[in-house]
Amino acid sequence: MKLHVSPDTFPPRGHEAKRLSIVDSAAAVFCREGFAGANIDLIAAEAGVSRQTIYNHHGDKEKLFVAVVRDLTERCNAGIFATIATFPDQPKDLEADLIGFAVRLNQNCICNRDGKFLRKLIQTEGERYPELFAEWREQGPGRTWPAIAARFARLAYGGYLAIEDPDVAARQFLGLVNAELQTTFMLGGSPREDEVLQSATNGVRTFLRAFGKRRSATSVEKQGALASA
Amino acid sequence: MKLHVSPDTFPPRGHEAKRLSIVDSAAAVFCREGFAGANIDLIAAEAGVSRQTIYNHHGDKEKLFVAVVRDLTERCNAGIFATIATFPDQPKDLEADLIGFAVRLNQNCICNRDGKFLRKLIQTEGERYPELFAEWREQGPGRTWPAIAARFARLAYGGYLAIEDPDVAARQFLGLVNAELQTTFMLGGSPREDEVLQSATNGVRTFLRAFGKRRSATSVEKQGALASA
DNA sequence: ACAAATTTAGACACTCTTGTCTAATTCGTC
DNA sequence: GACGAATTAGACAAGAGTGTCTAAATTTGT
Repeated sequence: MKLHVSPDTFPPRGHEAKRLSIVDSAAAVFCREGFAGANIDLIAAEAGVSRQTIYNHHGDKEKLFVAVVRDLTERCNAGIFATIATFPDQPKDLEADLIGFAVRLNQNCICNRDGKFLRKLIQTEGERYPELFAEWREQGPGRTWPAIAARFARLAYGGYLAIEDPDVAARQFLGLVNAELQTTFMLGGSPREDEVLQSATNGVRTFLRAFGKRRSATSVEKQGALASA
Repeated sequence: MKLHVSPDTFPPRGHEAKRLSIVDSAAAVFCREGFAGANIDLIAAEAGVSRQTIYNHHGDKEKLFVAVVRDLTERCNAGIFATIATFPDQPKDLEADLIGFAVRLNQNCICNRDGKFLRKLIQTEGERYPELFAEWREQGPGRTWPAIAARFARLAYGGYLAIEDPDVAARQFLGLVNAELQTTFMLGGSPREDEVLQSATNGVRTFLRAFGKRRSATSVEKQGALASA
């Protein structure tokens, strides 16, 4: 097992490139068709490689599936932690800053390609691969939720919010902010950008009505005009 | 096409019973294995009928699938409307009554067998059968959300709540009340009874902090003890 | 330009599944 | 008890998909 230091040149570049391309296409096909319905020939065609190459790289349909889930989990986690790093610790405008955070989280981690695919695979095949998705649960929600909760705890400690249980607050924040996207998520679709913003805005306003310390001055404006049209 | 008035005696009872049994087992197998992975022989075995009987009744794997989704949608809708009928219009204890409503909705419509199956089928096969699930969307969310929103509007009109947009409030209510069950739902599991109660309690308290008119006297107590343990 | 490694296309055996068909059996009803 | 309808078990053809194998073509590093 050689170790490749420079990430771009030493190991056969085409080789890794093909591996990536395979995993990518496999993710798409597994999502569309499910594990049982996914067709290796189709994955090969979509990746632009021959079927044999897939077997050379991954050996087996099931091993390929595992590789896909691991890859997605890793990339999604990276995205989530990168976004958590943008959480407003010392907000100027708490409402606007939280809305921004919520929109970033949605656009970069939940509605993007990887997030959509991972979510669907968990929903679809989660019960069939308990150990694989137990691993996801530890690496994913098990690490991201506490991180988000810690940020809310910090806001509370800084006097910006009045919350008792940061874990509950974090989950409720996400629940509120995605409240209007549930049906879209359920059907596997991606909400439009304005829908994400709308849901985040409404959600954060309600969140701050419940947990905000002082009522932020710029609150109501002309909301509700779009909602019931 | 004969019309059968008495629901129990006229038409060959064993016939209808078998049809029900088939659809029931098919729902379970389609959920576990997905459409492509579902095996007619397995469905037959689980329903306690021969494969041929399934073809006699439904003709075709795809037609069977459609029958399953229609059946589930119908039963779930009935359950939801029955539960909406128990919405507290003139609450004595608003917090307790809303918690009760939320728990009923979860236990009778979302976490029960039919709800779980329908949710999974929508998530799994929704993209493959646009017209079928468009129908579900109209019959299901398209009718239930307005009904729930109307009840919240009534509470607001009665002076129990201070909400601007009943539709938004209804969606946020559900989002809050299910905030702590998301991971479980995602993996296709059913939360325990105490988890449902816990999530509903926390959700309703936050909801009332945001939209309640007067702070209900019995509010905080010893919450938070379980949450972070 | 040469040699090694990788990729490719295609054929192949094997398994699994769907949907049909037939003959025997069971069930409900008169 | 007898009749007709429904159900059953099993065989069957047809098709699709997985994973293997081989020989040719291509890419890569030296």
